[in-house]
Amino acid sequence: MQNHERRSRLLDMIRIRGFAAIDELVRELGVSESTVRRDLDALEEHGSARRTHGGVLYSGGIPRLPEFDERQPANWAAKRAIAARAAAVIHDGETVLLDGGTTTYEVARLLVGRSLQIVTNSLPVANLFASAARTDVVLLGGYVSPRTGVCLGPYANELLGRLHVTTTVLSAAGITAEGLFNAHLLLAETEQAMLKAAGRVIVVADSSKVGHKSLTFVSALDAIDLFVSDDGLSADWRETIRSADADLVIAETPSTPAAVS
Amino acid sequence: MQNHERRSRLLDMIRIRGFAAIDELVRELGVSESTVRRDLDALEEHGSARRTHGGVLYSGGIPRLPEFDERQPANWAAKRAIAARAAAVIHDGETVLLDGGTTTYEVARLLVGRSLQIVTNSLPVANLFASAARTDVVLLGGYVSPRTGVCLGPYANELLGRLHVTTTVLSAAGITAEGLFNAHLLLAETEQAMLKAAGRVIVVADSSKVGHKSLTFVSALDAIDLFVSDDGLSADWRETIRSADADLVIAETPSTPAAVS
DNA sequence: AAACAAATGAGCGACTTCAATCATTATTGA
DNA sequence: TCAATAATGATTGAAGTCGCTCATTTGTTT
Repeated sequence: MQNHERRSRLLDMIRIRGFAAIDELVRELGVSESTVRRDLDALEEHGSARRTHGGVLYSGGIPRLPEFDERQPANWAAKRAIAARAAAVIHDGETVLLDGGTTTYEVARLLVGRSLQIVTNSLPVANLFASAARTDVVLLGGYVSPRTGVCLGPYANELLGRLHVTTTVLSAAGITAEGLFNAHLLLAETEQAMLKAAGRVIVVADSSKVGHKSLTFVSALDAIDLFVSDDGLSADWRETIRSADADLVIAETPSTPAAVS
Repeated sequence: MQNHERRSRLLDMIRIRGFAAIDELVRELGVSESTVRRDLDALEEHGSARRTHGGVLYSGGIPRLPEFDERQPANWAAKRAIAARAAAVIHDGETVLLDGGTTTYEVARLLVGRSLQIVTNSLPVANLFASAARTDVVLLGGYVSPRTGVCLGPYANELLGRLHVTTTVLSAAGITAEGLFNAHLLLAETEQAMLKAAGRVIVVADSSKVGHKSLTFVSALDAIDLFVSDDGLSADWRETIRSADADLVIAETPSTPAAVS
């Protein structure tokens, strides 16, 4: 009958629902509104809940990956547009290999609910599909990178070596005439294995990535079957891509409204 | 300047934060409260957001696994108590293999922030540790079971065959004098592999599981080093466990407060 | 048993949020 | 250009929520 037990139940309730209204909690716990309010204050003090007007929000459990929080609004628009075009060329029934990264994550979001087999090394992507009835998910194992939530290492590469997929959707941290570049050393090997496993390779990257190298070389341009980018891509680069025998799809960025002055 | 673009931004904002207050959105979007309210109504209609008093809650993205939503309050208390005792016998610096299941998930929650290496086949468990700086996570790959979010199949087993961990925390759907039982055919093989990989085996199961078989046999009792259960376990069963040469820890269930009449 | 401390529940005024209405401002089509 | 339509922003009364205080209950200590 200590308040401790009640607070545990309370925390469980909001953890499972993600959000709960005060009157809900009052009804289900059978205590007064004042008590619930006091408990909520304590929980907020402790850091495991965040109060809002009219309810509580769980904030303790699922720590968000930093990579997915720092998205620049300017880039979203391009990434979302690119993702839409990339998702459109994937057909039901395919087996799709999805790389980690924010752009591929946007592609994944658009594929939820489709009838597909998904193979991925990205924890956030796997989460998206985890309870989707129409989609089978195969997750590559290995060491989980804390910052981006992707699986790395020899185990992932080895498993990839034994898989074949119809389409791979790859992200890139940099693209030059020499080829694709990635910011993560271990990931480069994994992405090379992804390229080998694929019948068709789609690379998604917004135009800001083009013309810049990154830490490690991944692959030459001729491994790419389809490159999806946004309309910020210059004519020169478009020609470079096409001359590498890759199809090119340009997603139109919705006219970024000038920041409200 | 169409409302569509603004609504995209709005949805992104609430998706990333999980929750946003109305006045926040008004300030950051630079439009009137009325407009935000109308957009929110539309978004709610569409199903990707849920309105609350004072704000919006994102509801589109991360579908919850059914297994983790239907927890009975009665069992929580026991599971939480068991988890606390199990987590207490794990020391910093260990490599811990965590099975899937709700009880092991509770153990995992208590281990977040500890200095450990975690190996798991459970997607929800991996999510817990994904951005914990002090904990390394290794995820077993394979086919992801939609209901429970665990990785199954030959790939997971194979990877397990090459790992060694100091402690394995295993769950069980049933326990009799014959041994441990599990409700999932493919999972049985994976759990057998987990047993082989372990220096020490901890089994966590509330007393309701004891005395019942389940679909498939996993292992005899003598593979268990430590069994953690709650005080609902009868004296007979305690003796049975001890005679199988396993240590026994009984977690005291906080006196379940009689339902408020 | 009495005194004390802690926890709980009810009441109240101040504030916030809500939904609906109406005026104003873009956008579209002829 | 003008009219029609849609989108936006301000206003307002009603309803909901918040934090506070105070009386009551519960549990503990001497």
